Amino acid sequence: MVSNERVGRSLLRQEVSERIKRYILDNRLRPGSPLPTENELCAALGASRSSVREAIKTLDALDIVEVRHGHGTYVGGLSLSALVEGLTFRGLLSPNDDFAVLSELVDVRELFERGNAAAIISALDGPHLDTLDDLASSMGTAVDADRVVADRRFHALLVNPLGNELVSQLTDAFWDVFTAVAPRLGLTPSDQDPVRLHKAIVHAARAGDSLAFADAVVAHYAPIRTRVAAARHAQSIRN
Amino acid sequence: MVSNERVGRSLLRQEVSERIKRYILDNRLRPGSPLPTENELCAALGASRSSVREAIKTLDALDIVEVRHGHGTYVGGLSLSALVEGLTFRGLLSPNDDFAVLSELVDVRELFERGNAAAIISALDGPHLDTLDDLASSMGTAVDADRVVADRRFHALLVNPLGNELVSQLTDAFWDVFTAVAPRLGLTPSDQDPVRLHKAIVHAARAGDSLAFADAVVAHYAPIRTRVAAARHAQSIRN
DNA sequence: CTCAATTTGTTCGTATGTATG
DNA sequence: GCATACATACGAACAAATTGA
Repeated sequence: MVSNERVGRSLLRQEVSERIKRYILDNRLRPGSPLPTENELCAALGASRSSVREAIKTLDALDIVEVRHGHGTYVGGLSLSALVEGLTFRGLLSPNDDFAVLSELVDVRELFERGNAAAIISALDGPHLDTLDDLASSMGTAVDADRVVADRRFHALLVNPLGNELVSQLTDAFWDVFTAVAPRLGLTPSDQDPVRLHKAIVHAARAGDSLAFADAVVAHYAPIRTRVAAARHAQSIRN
Repeated sequence: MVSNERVGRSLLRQEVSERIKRYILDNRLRPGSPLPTENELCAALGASRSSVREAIKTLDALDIVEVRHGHGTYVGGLSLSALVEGLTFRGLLSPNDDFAVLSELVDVRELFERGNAAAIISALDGPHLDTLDDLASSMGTAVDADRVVADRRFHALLVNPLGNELVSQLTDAFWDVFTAVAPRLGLTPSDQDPVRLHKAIVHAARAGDSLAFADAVVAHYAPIRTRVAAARHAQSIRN
């Protein structure tokens, strides 16, 4: 009696997932907008609660929907949390060469700042530069936890003036993955004169010298790169 | 008998998800390695079938595990498929300014090639350059579908010699998102002399001129940028 | 504050579809 | 064709969280 017109090729929960996405798009919902309850979705889509829930969990993992226990289901924030979780796990799994992912991550993080040198410099204004300088200074006096927070904020503010939301979120995401993976692989933070390395970037930006800016960015990542390479080499010897 | 020491803060399926990830890491499994069956996981983790299945669906969405109907559950390929699906959905949802995501995507795609100009040039060898030339040529004669395939392959091969798996996968991912979102927003491909624009990149690489390479990359994305900007402007007028 | 209503979380039992030998 | 092992799907019941009367 149940409408059984779905062909065998596709899985039901995939269909349900697609239809929930289409529901959001067709109704032009925004992040935070409420979705129908699970039971309403069951009735509307002609699927059991289990299938609807599994579909919702898939969308939840991608931050396309967000589920609040006892409250309801809502359109998600569309963040890059799935990228962070996936890359973090990959970084922890990499066989035989755990540090390859870290090494590649440093390359990409450097690219985002070095490759946008000219655009960043022309977009940075005075107050912004002062904030960056303050953050760099705080890396000398603050305790470890605060220093890490300041570092994350520094690199986020560095690319924010570009006005590219995707670049900003990717910058945060890669920073998050790196700081999540590195310690779990036994890699301690470099902390090699962070104040000077960060201030050099700000100084070059203030001078409007994009070549010096790029050099300062490279210099900033150099000690990190060295530490990763050393750990990588030590591991390759062990194997 | 069941360890019920989980405090209220965490959801059971989250715990199950974490423990499955730890199982993979602790046993040093590789992509493709088989995981215990659902029933075995239920017994091992003291959770019901539904909770285990919902946890697995979460990990499946991140390509951390891969489920084959009637076959079993395996460690996933750890691809960036979740990033592609998430960004694609974001591109289709963006309120009032659908083309902002496309515009940002072009920036990032250009950055990956322009910002790595020097490294790409020094890593490219003769045969590689010949392949790129052939791909560029095929964009003139081939039908639409083949032309798209050639374009994807061209940009993939351009960054591949860097030897950075993450860069290669991100390049593919951003290309996939762009080509998935653009047509659904009514944006037709630019196709403005693709042979010349791509050959110019290869030519600059062959000459070992990283400045010319960067310029050629910018020129390549210029018509795409123009089309996106035009569509964006037209939309802002409508609203 | 307590109670009731709503909604998601979790469990269990059963039946079906799929792949392998 | 058959048997086995596995994931898929359904439905009913109860638990836990949140909100508001």
